[in-house]
Amino acid sequence: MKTKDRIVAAALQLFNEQGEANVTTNHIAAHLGISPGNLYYHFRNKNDIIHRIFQQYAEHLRKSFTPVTGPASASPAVWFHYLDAIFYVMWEFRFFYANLNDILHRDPELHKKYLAVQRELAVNLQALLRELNAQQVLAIPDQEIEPLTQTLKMVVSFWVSYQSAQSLDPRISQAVLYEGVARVLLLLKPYFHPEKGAELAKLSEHYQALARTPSDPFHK
Amino acid sequence: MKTKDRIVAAALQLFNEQGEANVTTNHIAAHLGISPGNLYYHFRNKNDIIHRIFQQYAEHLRKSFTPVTGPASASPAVWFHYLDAIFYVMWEFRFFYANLNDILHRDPELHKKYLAVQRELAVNLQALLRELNAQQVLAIPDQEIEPLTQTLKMVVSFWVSYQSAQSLDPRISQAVLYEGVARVLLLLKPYFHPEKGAELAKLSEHYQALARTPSDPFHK
Amino acid sequence: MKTKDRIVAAALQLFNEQGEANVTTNHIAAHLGISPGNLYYHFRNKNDIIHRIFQQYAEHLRKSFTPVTGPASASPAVWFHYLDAIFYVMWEFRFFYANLNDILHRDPELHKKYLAVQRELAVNLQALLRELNAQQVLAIPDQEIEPLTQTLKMVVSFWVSYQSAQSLDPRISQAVLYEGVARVLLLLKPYFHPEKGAELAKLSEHYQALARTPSDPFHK
Amino acid sequence: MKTKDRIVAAALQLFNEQGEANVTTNHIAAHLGISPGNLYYHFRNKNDIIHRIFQQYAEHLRKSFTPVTGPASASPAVWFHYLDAIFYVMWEFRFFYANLNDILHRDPELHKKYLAVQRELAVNLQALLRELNAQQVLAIPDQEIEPLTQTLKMVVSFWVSYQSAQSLDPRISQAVLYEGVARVLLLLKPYFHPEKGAELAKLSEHYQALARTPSDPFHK
DNA sequence: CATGAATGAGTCTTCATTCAT
DNA sequence: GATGAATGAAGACTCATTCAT
Repeated sequence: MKTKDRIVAAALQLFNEQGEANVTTNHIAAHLGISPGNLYYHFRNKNDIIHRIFQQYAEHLRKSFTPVTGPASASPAVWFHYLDAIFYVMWEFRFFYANLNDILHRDPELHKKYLAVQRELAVNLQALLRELNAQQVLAIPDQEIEPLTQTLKMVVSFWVSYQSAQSLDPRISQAVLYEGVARVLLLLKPYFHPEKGAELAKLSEHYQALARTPSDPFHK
Repeated sequence: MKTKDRIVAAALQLFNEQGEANVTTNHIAAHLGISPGNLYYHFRNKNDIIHRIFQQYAEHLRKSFTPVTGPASASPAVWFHYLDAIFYVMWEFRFFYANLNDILHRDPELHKKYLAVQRELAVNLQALLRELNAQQVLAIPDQEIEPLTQTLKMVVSFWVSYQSAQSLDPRISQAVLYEGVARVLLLLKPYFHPEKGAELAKLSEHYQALARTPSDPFHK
Repeated sequence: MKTKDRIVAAALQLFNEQGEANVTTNHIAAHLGISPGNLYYHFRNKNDIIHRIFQQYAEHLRKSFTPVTGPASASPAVWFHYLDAIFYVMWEFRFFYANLNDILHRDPELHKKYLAVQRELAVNLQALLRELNAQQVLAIPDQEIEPLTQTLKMVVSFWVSYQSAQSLDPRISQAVLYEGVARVLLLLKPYFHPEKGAELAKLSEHYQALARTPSDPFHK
Repeated sequence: MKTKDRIVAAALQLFNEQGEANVTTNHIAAHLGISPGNLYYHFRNKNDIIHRIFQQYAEHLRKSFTPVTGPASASPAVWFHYLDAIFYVMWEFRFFYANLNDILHRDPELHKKYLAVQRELAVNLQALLRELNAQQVLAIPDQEIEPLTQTLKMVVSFWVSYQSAQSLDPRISQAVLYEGVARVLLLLKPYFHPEKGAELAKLSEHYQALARTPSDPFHK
């Protein structure tokens, strides 16, 4: 792995573990055993590193949530697979949502990129819900689709942060991530077509089981 | 107002406006026209101020969400009045949720207090939902009550933060707060008893109207 | 002497001795035996110190060159006394002209103040020359007054810098300053009224004698 | 042009435009599209580059100011042509006089070269003035020749620097250079033989006209 | 109660220079 | 000749905190 990539990886790891504000460029360099000058050879400043991380975040997110249309979209399982992946992205970049406003309001350029990604996500998510409506999987009143997508996004975005605050140990387990998926299913549950109830129950049970499985805690 | 209280008030205001990390003890003192030494006469350190603010936060929250039982609880309007108040508390102490993990994991003592308050809140909120179930206002399956309270807490807690990130201007308007209340109502909507639908619709419309009302933006 | 003044004095001394670019805020603090933080308690930044020094420079200059009109102005000796003083100011603030452009173009606000002082000086100097013209001491053609003042200013301003470059030892002696005064007299010599020649010669000889007197070198 | 020469040319340009202290070796390399390592293949260090620039400066100066004796020296026009050229050299290497002391006192070897060039110049200039004295063009008292050459050198050397400081825009126009020549003529004017007055006036007018001609500003 | 000068470790960043390839 | 990654000492500046008065 090239030094530039190692810097990004180390920064991401340390940001997630200790919070972006508590990780200095010197920490990152020391963690990698390189000189601070070398870090600044590859990046103009700390913000530049965050931009690069955000780029990775956005790519991961797009990959995890490319709306699949057509026959495949018939199965809710497909969609929830995506949810699964998205939660993982949220976990991988949890430092970002832990200080969302600090990071964004300090850097308008990044903020614009963030808003663009959010808009794209919202559009895709709404399209997905409409598709599921059309396929008679869900039955969401039209005027509720938009607020519901917002709520879903909020729960997904802040789940890790919120759960991390719920115990003195900042580390959360993988089980907690699955619990987050189950929570999203629960939010959608009232909108499922009656005859799809069994299907949903199965999915839901799957995630609740995973949530009950003891697992090594991720480091915060 | 005593100096000690003025310090707390100024700190809260500045934390909310500029983020806790960006407000130094010297800023607070300068804002009040007092010396840094004086500030440290009243508080051992910055964290001590945050403790005091948290205490206020907890008190406000308790006042806003004392579970009312008995005849008054019949009317959902009463409860939603509380919701209204809670959102205002979230607004008043928005800096806290904007950096929840940083603030808590830096100070285990504060973290314990936070967890205690959260537990209390969760208990009260669940009691409230059960009461509304009993009064045939809501019909929430028993095993969904706990996850639903968590989701409600999340939406309430992070609403301000999340909305502030949705535009380049960190300030949000009062309308956005009302929108948050409407969002909570929407989360509960699927669980309302059919014959209470009209009542809910009225409440909901009330908040949506307020959310549509243009208003001066609060300064974030 | 207050710390704030000691900082200004130390900065001026070190700037003069080593060049402004080679003197860091840490050097200044260490030289005074104070912490860097203390220095920044008194001044927002290095430029702020330079501003304060410039203020002193401007005050010294005004004091040294208040145009005396009326009977006293009759004697050229009075005026050359001023020149004497001005050269001393140039010596006291020699770091400034040693890096004139760097310092000014880095700080437009300071540049404006500099230009204002320069204009004032030019006006006063021209008034002085006209007065001496009127008193039949000098006989400068009108259209040459302005360029002559400029040349005088240049010689006065850069004399120290130029002389410091003329030997490997950056320190210059007081004698060199007197030589500068003599040089200015020489510039004016062609414009003296014939019958004032003796007077001039006497003055000139005075300074040349001083210039010949061995003296401890100032530390550059 | 060889890389080595391109480095010198780029360094000179950037030094002049931005000041020697503000131009890093990396800037120079980047400006040329070469690697810093390559720059250090050709030059041991930054000072080495300055040495090479100084060498060019000295050559230009010698070329511009080779004292022409014999019949050609009869015409003052010839000499002022040289002055013209010298001012251009001062312009071409203006960064050097803008930080004269910093550059020289940091590098004794360079300083020695500088002093040698200066001595040579002084000798030549004095020879020139004596020649013009002999040809009855000028009539400078013997003991004033040496101080006058010094003053001339000062005005020539610092003219660009001084003028650049006289406005907020560091760039100066070609007109300002011609003004400098006119200023030198003015310094000599009192020493011109009466019957050469017309000749001088013509020359002087020539330069003043050029100085009045609007021209694109050079980039400082 | 209050002042305000002082501390010092720490932050981000720069840059001349080196060196393996 | 040339690359470009790497070094590390140094610079300007910050800030929670202390303490003599």
